[in-house]
Amino acid sequence: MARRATHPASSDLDARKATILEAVVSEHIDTAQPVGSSSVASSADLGVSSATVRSEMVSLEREGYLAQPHTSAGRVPTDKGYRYFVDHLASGVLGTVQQHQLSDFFASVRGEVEDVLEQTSTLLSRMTSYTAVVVAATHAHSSILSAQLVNIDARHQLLVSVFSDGSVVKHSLTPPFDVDFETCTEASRQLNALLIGTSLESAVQVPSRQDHVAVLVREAVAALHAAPPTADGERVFIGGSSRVADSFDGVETVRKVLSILEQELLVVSLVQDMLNRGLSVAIGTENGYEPLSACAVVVAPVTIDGATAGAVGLLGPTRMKYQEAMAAASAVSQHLTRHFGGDEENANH
Amino acid sequence: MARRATHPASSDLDARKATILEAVVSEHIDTAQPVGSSSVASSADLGVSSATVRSEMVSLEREGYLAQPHTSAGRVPTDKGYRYFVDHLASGVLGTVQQHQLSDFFASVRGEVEDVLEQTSTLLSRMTSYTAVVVAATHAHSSILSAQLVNIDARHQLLVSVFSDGSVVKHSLTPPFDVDFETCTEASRQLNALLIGTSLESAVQVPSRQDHVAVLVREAVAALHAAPPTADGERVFIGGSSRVADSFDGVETVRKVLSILEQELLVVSLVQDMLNRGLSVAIGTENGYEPLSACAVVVAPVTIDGATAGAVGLLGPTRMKYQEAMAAASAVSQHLTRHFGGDEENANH
DNA sequence: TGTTGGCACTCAATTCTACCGAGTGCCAGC
DNA sequence: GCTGGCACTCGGTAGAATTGAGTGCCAACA
Repeated sequence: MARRATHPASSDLDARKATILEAVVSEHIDTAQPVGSSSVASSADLGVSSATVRSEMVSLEREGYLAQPHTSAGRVPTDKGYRYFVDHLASGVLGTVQQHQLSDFFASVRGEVEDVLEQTSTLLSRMTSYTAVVVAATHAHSSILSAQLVNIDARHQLLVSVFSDGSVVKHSLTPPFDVDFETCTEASRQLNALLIGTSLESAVQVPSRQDHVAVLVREAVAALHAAPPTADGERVFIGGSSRVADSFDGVETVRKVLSILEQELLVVSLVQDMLNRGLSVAIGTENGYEPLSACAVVVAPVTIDGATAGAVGLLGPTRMKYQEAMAAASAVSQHLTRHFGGDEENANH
Repeated sequence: MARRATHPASSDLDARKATILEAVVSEHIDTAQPVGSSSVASSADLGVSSATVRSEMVSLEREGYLAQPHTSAGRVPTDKGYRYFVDHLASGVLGTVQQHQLSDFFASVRGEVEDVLEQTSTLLSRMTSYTAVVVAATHAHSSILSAQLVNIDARHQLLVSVFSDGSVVKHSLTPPFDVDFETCTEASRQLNALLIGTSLESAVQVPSRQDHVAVLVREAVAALHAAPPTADGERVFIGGSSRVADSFDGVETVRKVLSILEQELLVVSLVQDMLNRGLSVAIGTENGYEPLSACAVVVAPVTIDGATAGAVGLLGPTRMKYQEAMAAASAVSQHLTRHFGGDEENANH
């Protein structure tokens, strides 16, 4: 990875090749058709003929940026070609119409966090015409503000826990004995004393006695600390899954992508994996899921108090409009960050 | 609607026509191809020639049960044809494999109601290879077991209500003043006194004072009684939406159906509408939603203590396997009914 | 050495033709 | 009322011919 000279290092291209590659990619994104040398020669205004472009394309193909569906067709970008494209992309700006759409939305939106995120995913999808994903991170680090045990009936109790991030989680308990009102109230009192201020990560000193109250308390703490309580740890909101049908032509591809989207845990780990790897765009096989090899995914993190609190993402075909998608995703993530991070200032507007 | 004689009333068919119609429908369900007179003549063992079948088919077409894609093609059932078919259907029985699958599932399933219903929808979809819908009815009639106000911070309070059906609902409050711990606790105490035992339908006598506690209490009650609190009133679980891609050929149809499924409120009202009309099957336009005119929907109610507590449904193409679908839906609905209705007996197993 | 116009070549897509065959409608005869 | 027979229709398929976009290569040129 030393000099960059006449023979460019494999990860870099000379100016003309770069221009040609970009022209091919953007035209193919527009038209979904293979791109020929002549249309590149005329659209990109490097003053060369199609023959020259042609020979450059041959070398771009040799280096793996382009591919030919068949001889005597134009070129199509490979995943590597798209990768180069997005890495050298002037980060686009959101259209003013969409900026207003966003501002209006966040200015007027009301209700619970879940509703806001749900609606956000729908909005983002409508703005981009891709499938949108909004992930709200786990509350593992949040502390518990309240833990209450409610007696549904003698054999069923419900532990309702409220976290400092405003999330509420319930856990059913079915102890092997009947529970009367007093026992439940006492257990609830003890749970409150035990749990308030702790987080899910901190260990809790449970009573070791064998009386009903103690058993209840132990069961409750165990349920709370058990792995995914209800699948509420990470919450996913998927908007515009019907867009998948437009984005891909093969029925089989559509089915595969949809069935991935159904598995929300998988979507979460995909997004989180990208954030961990510091990727904001995953193209084709980069995302690591074979059924999504025809897809590109764009993500942008949402941070609250400096910590990652979630993410927004967009899923489309590899020939997606990256500028627009990235601009939209990052704009939405910023709005979300502001919306949930700086409530105080916002309230004064 | 009087005699049924040589000229059958339009809603009824003579035995031979019925046999022919059934043969056409079931073959078309199997093959997805237009059905010709000769294959009917041989499959259905009425001892007549294809010519006779042909003339009967002409009259079935005139009466609207069959249609021809074009001259010199076989016949395809119309919605009316399918309707006759399901109305005169021997109610199928579930295969023993699937019966076991179901029993095993419900014997081993654990966790919160939401998780069970979610998994049920996935199972039902896998069993039938159609898209499954599970609707859990509103808790409007349930009484409130607990209402607690939790102080997130000075400007944010969370009302957490627990209902007798085990559901938990949260409402954010943002009063126009800072709230300290004592005020919140006192408001919470009053809310408990006020709300416990009431249902969402019953009116509540709120305090008319102007102090902070009273204002908080009023806000909380108002939030609780406001129309759809979080969209948690009816809960919908959709399993196997990717099956839509297999069920229909036109991309456009797939998109339309998916985008209906995205609007969960719409799905709820569709199912509820069918239950109200006493329909267990809606074919084509019968469901009332134009984008779903290529679909058939099968529903079965889930009852607890005699009242409708929800429903399960299946959505497929109009040429869906009605017997299987109806058998699966009703079997699942019965399992759910038993699972949530008669917990006590089940626990003794 | 890089660029270019020219030219032969390739190959998917389109069009046209012919033809097959499944299926129909009709009808005369049983 | 049923049937076998027959002419007819028309979508689907197969093959051949044609088109045209686009390529690779090369000799000539600056």
